Amino acid sequence: MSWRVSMSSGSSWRFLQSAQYRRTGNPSLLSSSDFFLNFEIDDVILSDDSTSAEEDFDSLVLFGSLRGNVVGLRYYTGVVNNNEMVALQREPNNQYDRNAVKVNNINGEQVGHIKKELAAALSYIMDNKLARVEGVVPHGANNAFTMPVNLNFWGKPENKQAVLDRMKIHGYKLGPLPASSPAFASGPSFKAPGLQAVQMTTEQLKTEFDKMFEDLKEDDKTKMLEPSKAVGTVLLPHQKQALSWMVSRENSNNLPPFWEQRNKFYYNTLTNFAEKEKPESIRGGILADDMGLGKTLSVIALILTNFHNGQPFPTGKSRQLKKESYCGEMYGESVPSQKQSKAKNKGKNESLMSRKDKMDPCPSDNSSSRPKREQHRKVKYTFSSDSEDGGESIPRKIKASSACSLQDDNQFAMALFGGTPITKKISKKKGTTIPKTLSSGPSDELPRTTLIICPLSVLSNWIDQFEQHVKPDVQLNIYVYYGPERSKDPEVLSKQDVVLTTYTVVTHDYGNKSENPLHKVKWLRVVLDEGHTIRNPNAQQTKATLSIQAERRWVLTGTPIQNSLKDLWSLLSFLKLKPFTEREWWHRTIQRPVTMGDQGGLSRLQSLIKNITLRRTKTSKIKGKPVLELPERKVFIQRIELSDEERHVYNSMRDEGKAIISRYFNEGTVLAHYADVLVVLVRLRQLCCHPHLVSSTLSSVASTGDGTPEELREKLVNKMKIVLSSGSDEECAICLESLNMPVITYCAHVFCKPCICQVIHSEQPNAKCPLCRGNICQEHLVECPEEEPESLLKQEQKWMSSSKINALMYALTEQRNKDPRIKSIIVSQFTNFLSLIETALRESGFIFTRLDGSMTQKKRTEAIQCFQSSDAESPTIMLLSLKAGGVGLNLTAASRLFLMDPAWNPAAEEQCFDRCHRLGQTKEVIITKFVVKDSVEENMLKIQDKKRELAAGAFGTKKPTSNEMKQARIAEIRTLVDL
DNA sequence: ACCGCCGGGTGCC
DNA sequence: ACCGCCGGGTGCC
Repeated sequence: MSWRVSMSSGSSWRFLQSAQYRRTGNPSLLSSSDFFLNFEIDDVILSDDSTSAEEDFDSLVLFGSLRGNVVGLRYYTGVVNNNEMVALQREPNNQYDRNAVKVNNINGEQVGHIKKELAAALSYIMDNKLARVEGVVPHGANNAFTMPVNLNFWGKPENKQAVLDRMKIHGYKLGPLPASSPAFASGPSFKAPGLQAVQMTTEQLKTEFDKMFEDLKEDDKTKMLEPSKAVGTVLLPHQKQALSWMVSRENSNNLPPFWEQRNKFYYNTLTNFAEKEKPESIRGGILADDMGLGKTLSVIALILTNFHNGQPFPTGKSRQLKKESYCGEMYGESVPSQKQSKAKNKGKNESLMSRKDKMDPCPSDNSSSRPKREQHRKVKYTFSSDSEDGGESIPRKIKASSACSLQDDNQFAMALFGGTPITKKISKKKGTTIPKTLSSGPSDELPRTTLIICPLSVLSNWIDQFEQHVKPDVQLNIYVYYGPERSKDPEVLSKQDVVLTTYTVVTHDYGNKSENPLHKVKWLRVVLDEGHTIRNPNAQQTKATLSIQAERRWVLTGTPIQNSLKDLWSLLSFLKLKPFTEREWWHRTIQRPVTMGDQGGLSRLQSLIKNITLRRTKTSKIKGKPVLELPERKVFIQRIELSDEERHVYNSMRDEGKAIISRYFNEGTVLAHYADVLVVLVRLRQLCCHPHLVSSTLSSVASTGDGTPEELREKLVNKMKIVLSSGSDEECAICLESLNMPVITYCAHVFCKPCICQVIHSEQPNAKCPLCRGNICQEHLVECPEEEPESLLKQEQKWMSSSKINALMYALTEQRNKDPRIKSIIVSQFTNFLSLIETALRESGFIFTRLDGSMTQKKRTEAIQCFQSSDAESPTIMLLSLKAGGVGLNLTAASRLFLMDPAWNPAAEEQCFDRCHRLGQTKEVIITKFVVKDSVEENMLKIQDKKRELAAGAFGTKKPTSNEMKQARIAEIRTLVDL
């Protein structure tokens, strides 16, 4: 896949990758350019299952070219310009010729057919996917009956001969093309693949990339905009810039990138396609600011500031004006959108305000300006209340934390899949009414509602942020579309100001034939949070998300690391950027040229990205000052010596475990006993923390190999509970990311449920485990709760401390003596360990709070608010389970963090550190990692280093195969147990 | 003439 | 299509 190509093609790209990888090794060095330097990372392992061969565009080489003819032009409406790209499409059911090959223009309109003799040759090649055949019409305009077409044959090297042979049978010979066609149409590599591509020096390339974002000199990205009065938070300069940029993008009628007006036509400079109809402006884009720069706040400000027709959300008493136009602050370019223009032209609205009127400030709280309001009476968009007595001041409506009790995320997910979803609605105070929907007015009106789609883990963060940043007296209706009682009535949704939902719900809704309100409502605006979640174009989730209809579309993505050039397509497709909604045009005009090192492709990519993306990093500067001046962050590793008793227990368990595992090694059955191995490792890790964490002995854990299937299954589930409840942050071997709805196979390997189901589905009927090739089937997958409520701890045991707790308590006490108000976060993967620590904290008189996965959303919010409070009585310590809370979790009240046990995945640790080292942190952050000397924990550090190295790009290594993956796991186990 | 030639009809797959 | 191709009309000069 892309990895292979990039390795064999332009050396500058290879260098780029290495440069990138080296930098990611140290997260603090991430720069804006990393967003793109990452384009070649391919993060899908089992690609055979997840992507079909035809989509594997990147590994194709040009076999050669051929001049052919398109016939039958007069029967079709599709027209083609000189040098315009065309798409070839097989038409096997054509009643005259089963070899028929249709020719379509960029818009998908049929232009004609490939002449039958040539079609006879092409059909076999196309049907067997021996080559992709791409066409460019050299002189397309004004041809009445036929037109020539230059065909380029692209395929995998191993298919080249077969294609040449096949063409020869039909009397065709592939050769070079006349040089006239655009470079990216034929591919610059034809002369000598990869070698002749224009080589830029690394310095040049780097400069190019850096320019893309660090050179934010464009007006639209440096202008600031004060938010609507409805925003209760003072925006930072870079957030005002984001707001200005987003508002101007939403109100802009500019042509999308690569489109020009030429005479009466709109012309696409990439494909040479022209049409009379103006292509839709891209009223949105990608907000790719680094984590912690406040993307959520920027979007909330956007919603409130550009609420309707360039006007802000009504604040204060203006809200109460019944059937009156709101005339307050006016933002953006004040260019009417197309819809508005249409409305105007309808003639019904003779008295629509002139532009001057619109700009005329009409203070929202000046309720005595009758005449003026009369003047505006007929303006269509009103913010009126249904009730006649809507005049009273309305108290705050967003009461996420109390009005709704989101339960545990997992329960939610389970309830959802169990068909009993749970609803949460941020309810309004009884007696007030939802303002009349704007979308229920005349059809030309813009819809009212903003739909926000996010992963479940950040849903509560959105609610919190609305709560925090919307002024208390602003009546913003937010509906959380989630859970069993959610209203399936599109009318209800389209009356809201904001609807919050998750990707999972969107996918469910999409699959639902009758009740799919999310896909029935025409939204004003849709915002994809963590937009990279739609990067797999084949995923149902992506398809479901892409089919949401909205005027304005935004993608938020803060972890550019996950973006590859490939991923960008889904986003562009979501933004409805013509002609990229069709993958072929994206590949032919941008992706392939770029991966082949074509300079033109690169500059096209740059101008595209520049046009639709705003990205600032933690190190970006505004007028020479960093946008974000985060205090320093220091990470210390503190080695712990176990006490003699602890060491004794540890060593005997270690020896026992080693014996078990080395037996598996000798038998070659390590992966088959993976569950047992993991249990051993968990036990050892637990012993490093506290002896009481381990209740059973290992001998009860090791598989005996007998027992009924039910017993085996139960044992397995128990083992997995141990493993999973410990927060062992295994990645899914299929998607290589942290587990999403983990399930375990009978062979004890854990995958994301969607991932493994896809594998099972595609390998039917004899699906094999991707890790051990054991038989798997859907019915035998066991769903594992991500967090197990406390059950392992032996309650009757008398409390005692441990070496690690002692070290922690020493540090905490020391610190309290220095400054009693310093707040700390204590992180462990073992929630039981946190409970043991609680006792120690109580004994020493610390006030603490706690956040773990077993808590309801309500309790979590309470805990966070409590901890973040600056009250003198507020807790100074937060006990946090490593994986609790999403990326949005903000614990900046703490400036100290104690990581009690190392995580498998260094990225998980980093993410955890960022919860206090982020926007809003004013103090230097000191992080202490406790690691037990001469133990599995030290070995885990080694593995962390290796993983970092790997992530930092072992040059020249190709993508690991499933076998290499297995070997890597086995090697990891060896390292962990010193075998 | 089992041809050549003429000129009208016709035209994707 | 200002082509090619088809097939009917036609047939010394």
